[in-house]
Amino acid sequence: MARSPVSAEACCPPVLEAPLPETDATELAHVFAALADPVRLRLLSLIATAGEICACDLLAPVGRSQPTVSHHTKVLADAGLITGAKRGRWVWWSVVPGRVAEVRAALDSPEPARS
Amino acid sequence: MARSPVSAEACCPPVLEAPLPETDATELAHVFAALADPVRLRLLSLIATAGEICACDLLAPVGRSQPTVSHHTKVLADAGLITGAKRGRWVWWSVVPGRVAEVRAALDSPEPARS
DNA sequence: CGAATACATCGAAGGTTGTCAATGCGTACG
DNA sequence: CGTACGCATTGACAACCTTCGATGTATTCG
Repeated sequence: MARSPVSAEACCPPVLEAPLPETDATELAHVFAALADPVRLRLLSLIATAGEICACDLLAPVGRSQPTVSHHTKVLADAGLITGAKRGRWVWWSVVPGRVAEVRAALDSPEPARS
Repeated sequence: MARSPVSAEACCPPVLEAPLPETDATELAHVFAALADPVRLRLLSLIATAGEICACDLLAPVGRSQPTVSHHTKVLADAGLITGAKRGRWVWWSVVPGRVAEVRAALDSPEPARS
């Protein structure tokens, strides 16, 4: 599942603190792009809520075909946001909390955001 | 600047806490889509770092044409991430810290993310 | 071994996005 | 008042993305 290490590296210097180098911007943009689709956001939400969930249980909730769901899980996995474990003939997906934290940290404010 | 209130509303129930309704997912996806471009991330970074910055000072750092930069600032503004003030014949852009905080909050973890 | 199941990959169609040149619009300076 | 300037808008094109049906691959069950 999700072999290509497209952008699952360290990525996330705080955007609001200093001008982003082009390389970091491209990296971060990939991660945000993974989050920029309603179906993927709902998949991530389902996986996070379940803790761990079989791919077969993702089709119905989002109302998309099996290839489409497979494509979206791959995008999320390539971004490092989820990881899949193949057990038997099922794949069990779970979120990578550290990765989500990295993305969240990229949006940290240098100031306490008061006024 | 940025007239269309496409998705600058309340948007951001925590993704990882409960299954996202389709409507919220679409809203949130729009905001993440605004962040899913390297040029826009660098613009946001420049604006945040400067506090307030003239649009004319954004062209050179990102190396894009004036219409392209104008397009990107509009996307960021429509997402509610930046706001523009026209003074004289210049437009001064600044970030909307509360909005960035909202997006960050959407990625909050219900658990302290300790493995 | 053979059939069935779960998931991935491929190929194609339709829509969306990033980019720039050309143009429009409002403001300021002489 | 006319000209120059800053920014927005339009139109066009190439690249990319989402989606599905069809097919491939690996695993399990009988």
